[in-house]
Amino acid sequence: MSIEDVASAASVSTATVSRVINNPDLVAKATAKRVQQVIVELDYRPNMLAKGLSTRKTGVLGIALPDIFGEFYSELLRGADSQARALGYHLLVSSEARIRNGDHAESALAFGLIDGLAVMITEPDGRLLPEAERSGTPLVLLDADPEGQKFDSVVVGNESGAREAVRHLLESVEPSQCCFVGGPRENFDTRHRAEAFRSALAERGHRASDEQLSFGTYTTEWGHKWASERIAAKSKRCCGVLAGNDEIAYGIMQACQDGGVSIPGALKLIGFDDSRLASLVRPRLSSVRVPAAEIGEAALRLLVARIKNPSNPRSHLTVQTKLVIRESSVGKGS
Amino acid sequence: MSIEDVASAASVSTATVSRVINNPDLVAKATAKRVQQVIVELDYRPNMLAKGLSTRKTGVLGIALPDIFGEFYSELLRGADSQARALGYHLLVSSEARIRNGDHAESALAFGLIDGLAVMITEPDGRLLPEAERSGTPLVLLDADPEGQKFDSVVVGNESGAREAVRHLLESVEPSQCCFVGGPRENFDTRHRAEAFRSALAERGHRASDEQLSFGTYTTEWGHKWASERIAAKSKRCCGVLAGNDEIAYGIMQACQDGGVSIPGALKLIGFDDSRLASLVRPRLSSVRVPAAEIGEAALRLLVARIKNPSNPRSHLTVQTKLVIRESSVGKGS
DNA sequence: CCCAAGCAGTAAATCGTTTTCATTGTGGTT
DNA sequence: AACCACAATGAAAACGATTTACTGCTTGGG
Repeated sequence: MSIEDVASAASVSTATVSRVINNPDLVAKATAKRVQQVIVELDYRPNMLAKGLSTRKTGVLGIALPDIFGEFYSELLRGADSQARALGYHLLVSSEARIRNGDHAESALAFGLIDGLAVMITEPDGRLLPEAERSGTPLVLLDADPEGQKFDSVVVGNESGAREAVRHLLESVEPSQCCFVGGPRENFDTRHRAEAFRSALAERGHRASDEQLSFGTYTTEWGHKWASERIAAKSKRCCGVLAGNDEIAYGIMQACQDGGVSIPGALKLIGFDDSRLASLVRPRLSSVRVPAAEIGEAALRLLVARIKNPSNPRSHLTVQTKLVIRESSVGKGS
Repeated sequence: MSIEDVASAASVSTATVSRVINNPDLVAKATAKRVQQVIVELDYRPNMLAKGLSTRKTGVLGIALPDIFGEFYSELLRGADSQARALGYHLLVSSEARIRNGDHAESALAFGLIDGLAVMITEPDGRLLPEAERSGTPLVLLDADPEGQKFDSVVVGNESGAREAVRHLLESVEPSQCCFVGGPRENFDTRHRAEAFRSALAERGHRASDEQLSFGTYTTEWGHKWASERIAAKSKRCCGVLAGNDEIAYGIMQACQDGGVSIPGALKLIGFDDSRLASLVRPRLSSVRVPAAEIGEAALRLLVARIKNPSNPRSHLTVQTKLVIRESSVGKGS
């Protein structure tokens, strides 16, 4: 089952067999045909390991995410998978844990096994980056701050969509009555979204008060809690909400239903992510679409571009978010 | 950066270095220590390809699914990933397309690259199975009919959960007024679930009429369509529904809300999959839980068991489904 | 003081490819 | 007829590990 068997069966040298497979032009047509035949007959498959060892290319790309759970990552992974196939690569998946503890031998780089790695870093203090740089492994960073980075990257353009969303809210709501209900304050995306919220209000000459921005977690519960409290404390008016993600939005929606606040009648609500949930819920949830699959695709494209041409200048890609208007945010003003 | 560099830096032979890494007991403590030091200093990593070529083990497991999209597959993949890590393996992911067209060189087996493969077959006519058998690659089949198969397998035990669900419905609904609203008739799971539905009714001495079972697709739309039609045609009573999955159930739920049929007042509804949706929706949806992650985990466990002991007898595992009762199915009878 | 045993360590074969370099033979030019 | 370019192939050296013999050196026992 090795190339040598094929060679002797076709009474040629291994070199010739190899050429028939990888570079058919270099061998006489007659020989090529004969060898081909033997290959089929014996059902021979080149051993990828040996091939990889020799060529220093394995045709495997790695992707490392904090988790592969939840719609966002799942979508991202799907994009990566389809793109990998399209580009003729295999995909090695890993959740970050293995990187973080990065315990030397177990590293996600799976040394020698992969031609390149797309990775979403959560702990900037890891040893992965320096290591990759040293070993020259092609790397692309997902959703990480590209400032001053020495690697290719693709990030989510939260600004555009968030801004769009706020502008849309402002069509029917006063700037002072808009709120942003985000996830964890220290989260990369949360910060960007909050910032976009602020600056969209600033465009209208309104300086957002601290009360207009709240931070919690990316869960239904947090949305529910926030909304319930607001409803209880009637003093603080709020007629337009941009939620940090759809889960939060959904929590708010439920609290409003329980509390007799009609959506979109009394409260305009916009989510973030445009998850499956958004179009299933009633009223259908307007939401800022984050094209997760595209991120995965773009990352892999960047990655193979770098592999094919290591001296390219760095690329930093931004996939744009976009408001999808449904029912929860439209209708007459407050 | 190769083992030879380490060897010469520590002034020993490559064999010794290799031993220090893989079998420290075979080398004198003093030498081992010295070599270790050099390894750390030089930050040496064994090349996995070379290692794999030599040992015929790569530490990579493959998993091939029809798609990696949707909550079920995403969960399954997550289970597989975590288990792979726990077992000390890497995970190579592929959607089936690459298998199907199985065009020789591109095969999902990635010859030599993986130590074993977990695969969900959709086309039984593929060349994958015979090929794996011939090449002796360890394989485990996911959710495929284990009858007469020559491989390990893990399947979903639809029966138990479906039966439980029907019994639960029968607590408040007459057997003749129960319906099953399934996905595609030819689907493996659909058939099993329908069968379980039938036999659970049979337990109560009721032979299900054709009208009690409907087949469509696993979509919200199909559920909505089915329910709308039933509501329009008042003649056909139906007070208890087991849906083929949560999507269908959700479609039914919406149609009922539109049509003024109260759930669970006038209609008891149970979904299948226990997806995230089920606990978000109001009324909360009772649903048969299918432990997708466990499938992935079990598959990988079976796989490495086989790798470690190729002559084991075949294992066929069934992960059991289980009814989760929430709001949509409880309350007084019709 | 000698021998067997045991331990440390080495040289070299091996895994299955690719690829360089050398070697043929063939036909075309002068 | 001599020469050259060129196409087709083969032999052998990488690639970077593991592993199997095998060689010296200690030791411990008698």
